Amino acid sequence: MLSKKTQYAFKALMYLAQKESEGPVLIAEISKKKKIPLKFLENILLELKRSGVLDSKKGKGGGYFFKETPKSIPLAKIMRLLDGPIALLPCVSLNFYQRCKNCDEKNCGLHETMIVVRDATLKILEKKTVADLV
Amino acid sequence: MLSKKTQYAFKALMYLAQKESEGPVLIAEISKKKKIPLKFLENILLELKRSGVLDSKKGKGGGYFFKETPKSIPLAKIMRLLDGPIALLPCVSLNFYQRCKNCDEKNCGLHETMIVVRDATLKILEKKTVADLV
DNA sequence: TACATAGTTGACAAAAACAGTAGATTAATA
DNA sequence: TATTAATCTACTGTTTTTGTCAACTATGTA
Repeated sequence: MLSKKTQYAFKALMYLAQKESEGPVLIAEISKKKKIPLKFLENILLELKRSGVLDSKKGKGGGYFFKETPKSIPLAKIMRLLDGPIALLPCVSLNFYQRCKNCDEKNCGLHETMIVVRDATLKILEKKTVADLV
Repeated sequence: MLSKKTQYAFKALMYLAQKESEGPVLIAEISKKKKIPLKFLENILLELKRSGVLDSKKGKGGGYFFKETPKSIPLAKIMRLLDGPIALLPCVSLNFYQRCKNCDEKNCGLHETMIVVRDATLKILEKKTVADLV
């Protein structure tokens, strides 16, 4: 399951994508409209800014907006950013790989299966972007 | 990611499946061969017994063994038993469904996408069984 | 019957992750 | 310069995960 953090992030990004043409959007507005705890949302948006997905402007007329276009942000990217690996096992993760201690990957049936699951999942999550959510 | 619990469970089940013809297998043996903390493994096997996957025999010559044949145990079943939902969102889970508070499922792009992911995942995990792991 | 073997049970606890909070600070702009 | 709004650090409480302990119960065999 996705963490609340990632779930909130998706909701916020959907809202931002809807309002994209209207300039910067206030954290408080997103928080209110999407029922996301304000301070928690701050942390989330900050993380998305640090990683180059969003950008923000301070002061009057400020708020958050997309740095890259929503079309170029696959869902998988957001999930990895906030939740870490998408794969079900560390030994099967592309971006967070860790070897299995006590198992020979080449002869591990679980390993094989989890690769199939990973690929099926990524095929969808790498293709769908934030823009597809609205 | 799967929890350690589920990862250990799969390792233990793989071992049991290999030794299936040799009668009951000791917890201690599985623990040693698969490097799983003994007491943790006890809990896991007990859970699998309670839910009818495994059975055990006490006393000399005792140990754990399959109650159902490994062929009839989909990986999805084990994962749901020990980790809960397989779906990435509660509003998309077949077995642990919970409605989204603040969103109309019919018009939610995220919802749609996550259903596609869920179906792709389940297609694999419902088909592959413990017997396929060995 | 007695003993050794082996699983059962429930309570407990350390560590990590998750969810959320508080408050002071910094920056933009009118 | 006053106001608005984002930034940052640090902290807190809860839950989940991971793992441990000790006493108990059931079984097979000598």
